[in-house]
Amino acid sequence: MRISNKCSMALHILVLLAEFTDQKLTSEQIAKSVGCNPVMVRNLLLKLKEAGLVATRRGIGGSVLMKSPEDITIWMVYQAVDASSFDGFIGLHPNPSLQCPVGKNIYSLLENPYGRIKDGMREAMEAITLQQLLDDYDINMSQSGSPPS
Amino acid sequence: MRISNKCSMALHILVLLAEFTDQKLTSEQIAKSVGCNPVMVRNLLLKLKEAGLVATRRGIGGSVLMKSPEDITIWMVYQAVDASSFDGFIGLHPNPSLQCPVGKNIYSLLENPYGRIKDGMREAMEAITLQQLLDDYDINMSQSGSPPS
DNA sequence: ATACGATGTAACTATTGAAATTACAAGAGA
DNA sequence: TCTCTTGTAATTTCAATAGTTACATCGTAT
Repeated sequence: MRISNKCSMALHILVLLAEFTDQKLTSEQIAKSVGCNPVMVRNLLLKLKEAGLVATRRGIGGSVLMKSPEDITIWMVYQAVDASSFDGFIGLHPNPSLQCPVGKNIYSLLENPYGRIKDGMREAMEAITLQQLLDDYDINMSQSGSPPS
Repeated sequence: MRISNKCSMALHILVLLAEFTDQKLTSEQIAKSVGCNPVMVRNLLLKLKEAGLVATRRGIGGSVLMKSPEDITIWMVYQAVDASSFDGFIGLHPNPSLQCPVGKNIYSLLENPYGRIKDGMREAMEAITLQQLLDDYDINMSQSGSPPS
């Protein structure tokens, strides 16, 4: 298993929502900025909504952040949009021999070490907030810019 | 990008080599235990050899560990067999809009946070040795067993 | 009340990357 | 020299991911 582009896309979306609070951003506009399909954006927004990070509006359209950027960690975003990839994001070979004492035990052998690796990763993700990204953004962009295109 | 099965397979191979030092293990036998193709095993052994972790013998066949299990970390193994996946193992969407100020900067925005996540992962990997796996193995397997099948 | 523009959601297709497979050259004994 | 094994490239298969199409549903404005 593995970590897809979804986390990066979701962070991109959240940065957009945080930066352009003054205007309505539709999935179409967001997709332009992210460089992907609007349906993908909608699916991501749905997941973020289920996690309570954003609110979307049917009919009129547009999405808004529902938490302060200091309270949104990368871990929350990742869990929201790609949770299933975490458990087992280090690939396991699927057919170890049950006849071999090593093959029979390899999964349980790797469980603890891999768990520690994932812990290290999770802790790092929990320590980074959306606000930190925004701070970097403000540093990189002294002048304000216009949204998508 | 992502972490393939190679790391798990390579660890499996190293555990085999460490446990069955008394007999010659060919890529064919190892493949039986790992449950994969012998060519894949050879490719992994080649990489492990380049990294100085094992030695292989043409003609006569067989592979042996070249370092003490205490001196082999998961990080070394991972780097040996799947290094290229690490830089960028968190997927990035490939076409952010350069017209949008966020899209234009998203890569540099994510660089630092993602670097910290990878650091967390790398540090955890560096802290786990093959010997620790072997210790777990000995706990799980009080009785000795026979190799592959 | 109805038309319109947006989201919500399923189904399908295309694309990509990993693993398996095939094939064969080359080294090291017996 | 024959045979077994490793070394290595090329090809095929397969699964996962992203993109696409299609359409129902909702809210608002006219």
